[in-house]
Amino acid sequence: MKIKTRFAPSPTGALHIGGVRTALYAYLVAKKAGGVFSLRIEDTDRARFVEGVTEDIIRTLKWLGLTFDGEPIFQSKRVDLYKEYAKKLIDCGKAYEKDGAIWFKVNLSGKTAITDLVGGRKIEFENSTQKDFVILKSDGYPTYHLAHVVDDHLMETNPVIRGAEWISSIPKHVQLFEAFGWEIPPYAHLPIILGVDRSKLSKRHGAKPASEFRTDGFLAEAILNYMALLGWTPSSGKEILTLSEMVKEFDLSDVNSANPIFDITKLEWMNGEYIRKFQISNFKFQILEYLKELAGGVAPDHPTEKEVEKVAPLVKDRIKKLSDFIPLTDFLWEKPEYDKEIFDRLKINDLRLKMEKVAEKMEEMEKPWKADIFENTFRRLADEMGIKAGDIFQLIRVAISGQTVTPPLFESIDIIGEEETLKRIKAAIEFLQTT
RNA sequence: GCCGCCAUCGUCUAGUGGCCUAGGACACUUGGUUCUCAUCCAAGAAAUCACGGGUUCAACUCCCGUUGGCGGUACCA
Repeated sequence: MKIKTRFAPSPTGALHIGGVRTALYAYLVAKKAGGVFSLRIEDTDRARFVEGVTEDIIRTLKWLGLTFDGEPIFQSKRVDLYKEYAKKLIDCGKAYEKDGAIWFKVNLSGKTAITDLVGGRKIEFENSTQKDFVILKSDGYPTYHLAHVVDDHLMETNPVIRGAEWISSIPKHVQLFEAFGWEIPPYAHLPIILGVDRSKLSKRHGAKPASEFRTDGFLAEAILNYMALLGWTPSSGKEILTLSEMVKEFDLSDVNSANPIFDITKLEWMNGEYIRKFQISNFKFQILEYLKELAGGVAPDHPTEKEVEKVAPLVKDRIKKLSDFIPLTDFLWEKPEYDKEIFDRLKINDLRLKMEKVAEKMEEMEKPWKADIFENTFRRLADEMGIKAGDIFQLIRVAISGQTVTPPLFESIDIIGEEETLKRIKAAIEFLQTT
């Protein structure tokens, strides 16, 4: 039987990270088998419907590279269909109308069981624990239960991949399939991703919309890779995998059945891995795209493409997220603001005096400053002043950037330029005089 | 409460009866490299395999129970 999966979010809130994993696994299962992966929007709850969310979901899926086949299916456009099927159940005595809604008549004898594709575990319920439930609401819209059964049957979904919060509804779904005389699809219930407080990851616990991870500077590849590994280990044991490698290796039976905790620290590490692996030209491109995205689609005045190109090799190994680029480099094109506390942290005596000597030395130096000559000159000066070479470089660093951490000093100075560097040293001296 | 799912280092996990005095990754600690920070390299600490019973020559691995966590218990999905 052909493999057809679908991602079926309901547009009641932006796509979050748990949804990303569900979509990813469904995508992997379909692509591995050369099957179909589609998107179905479960917009049957008019009260909770949020405008614009469908667009966010589609846009985010696209950014992640989880492309779905065909056009999205909207359940709200299929209400007549669900109504028709609900009526059929009434006609054969398996449902009834009450208070304007249509209820399914549950069979209370025997057991309902399925074998879940995740962990190959058997999930079993005593039918006596069930009770009649609504399949068509009084507003004419179907409940999830009816819509799921009708749609996944008509779409020939195989297997059904969804979150474990649906496990308790299995008896409802199985009985519905049986009532229609339809084949019960294979099910894969994915463990629920937990927040650090161990409760279901939701908006409350930093389960930020997936799109927000983008503005936070995460790469689509890293998010996909990390989410894939949250509950799954490829048999190869590889940790860094491309989407197509995941497609090759993925298997639902290798998915862990315990609920994993979302750990952003590891995501950050993985993001850094991806950034470090970039070719410089691609890294430059990613930074540029990111800055543009942040500015709402237009490239900012600074840094320019040329400027990014210059610093790219200096920062590539120093950042974990694309957003880290900004605080690490903005001093290069913006005058620093000084903070007394940062100068104090240097623990150098007669700071202003030493700074003045540095300025003098810089004025004497032949331009353009060459990195090796620059270094030797100041190492000697440090000797003369009786301080460590590291201290003098740190002193210059703070003076030109206002920060204790920057990309390599000589290269940074090269970007800033001799004239501007000297101006900043003087500005720092002035600052030290007035405080 | 009831129903269901789950249970290996702080976290993600490997492990499908003997190879486990439990392996890897992140995080953490220490050392090396270094103009800061990273990177990189090396080393280390970290899990009585939730607990208690079985089954077996042998259990982290199988069975039962307990505890704990999570989910469900809506005319929400």
